[in-house]
Amino acid sequence: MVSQVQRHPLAAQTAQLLLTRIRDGEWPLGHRLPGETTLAAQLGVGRSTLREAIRELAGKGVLDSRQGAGVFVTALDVAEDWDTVLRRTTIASVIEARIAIEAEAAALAATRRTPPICARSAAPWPPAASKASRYPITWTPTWRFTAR
Amino acid sequence: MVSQVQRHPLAAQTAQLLLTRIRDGEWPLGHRLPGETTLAAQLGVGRSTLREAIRELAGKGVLDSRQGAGVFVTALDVAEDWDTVLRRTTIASVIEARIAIEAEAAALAATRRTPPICARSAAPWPPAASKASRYPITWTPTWRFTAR
DNA sequence: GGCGATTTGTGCGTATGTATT
DNA sequence: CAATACATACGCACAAATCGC
Repeated sequence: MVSQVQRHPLAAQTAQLLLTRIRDGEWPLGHRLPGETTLAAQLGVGRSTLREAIRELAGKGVLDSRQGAGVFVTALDVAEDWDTVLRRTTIASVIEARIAIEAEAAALAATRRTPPICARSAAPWPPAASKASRYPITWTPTWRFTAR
Repeated sequence: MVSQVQRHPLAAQTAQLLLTRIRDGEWPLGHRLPGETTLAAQLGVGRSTLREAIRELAGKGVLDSRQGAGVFVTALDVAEDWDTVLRRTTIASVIEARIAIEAEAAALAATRRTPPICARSAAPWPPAASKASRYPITWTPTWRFTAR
């Protein structure tokens, strides 16, 4: 029916659509996406297809789904952003980044009881880490290297 | 039922297992993998799980599945690209430092409630109710900043 | 601490389009 | 051209984990 050949399967299209929405800020960093059933119905695809799209983005480090909790945004962009960023990075900026990372991660892990001044975004972090976190701590890159 | 599930879901384990097999040369570059049904039965997982694993590897550029034809190997390793990028930038230590700092900061904040550096001031950090650390710090600084 | 609701994880069946033989 | 093999896509059901009350 469609004259143009769509070589990308529906799951890949769904993944790219989700990535676009994430970039647009529809779901902030660390926020939870709607449930799979509702999201699949909203996108007009089946749950299996949506799951494959989520898995594809999870493999790229953008999403992270946990059983019983939901799907969370762990990054706003793919790894390609890293190599463009890393290419401009010098060792000196690493030291500065270390301070930023330490402060940011500490603020996130300390149950956000006292929001630090340096914390830019106050995105809610769902895991809350109250239970014994058998799950590895996932760190959200809310910082960035600034070219000098 | 074989349940060697550690922390990652079965689909992620399947993906890594497939990647290991590909790296071992079981399926050469450009070769076709067995059918989903046979492969799923061979790995002892369902087709949905195998499909999610394939999709995860397809997102990383290792596999490429074409409808009606099969799943083909398009790359031998996904880390190869990362390594080349990092080696070119000569700042591979950034990644290691990021992981190390993340763990260190999270552990410090979760146990000692250490305030972030930027928020340290003359004001006293909540000293009350300093509970005993249920999560002992076992992290040792294995990273270091390497000058080029 | 327990119980129930919600959500993801996993498996299976089936229909359809596509590529190969 | 016909048949077979295969991936694609959808839907359903149950299990496991998590969260809220």
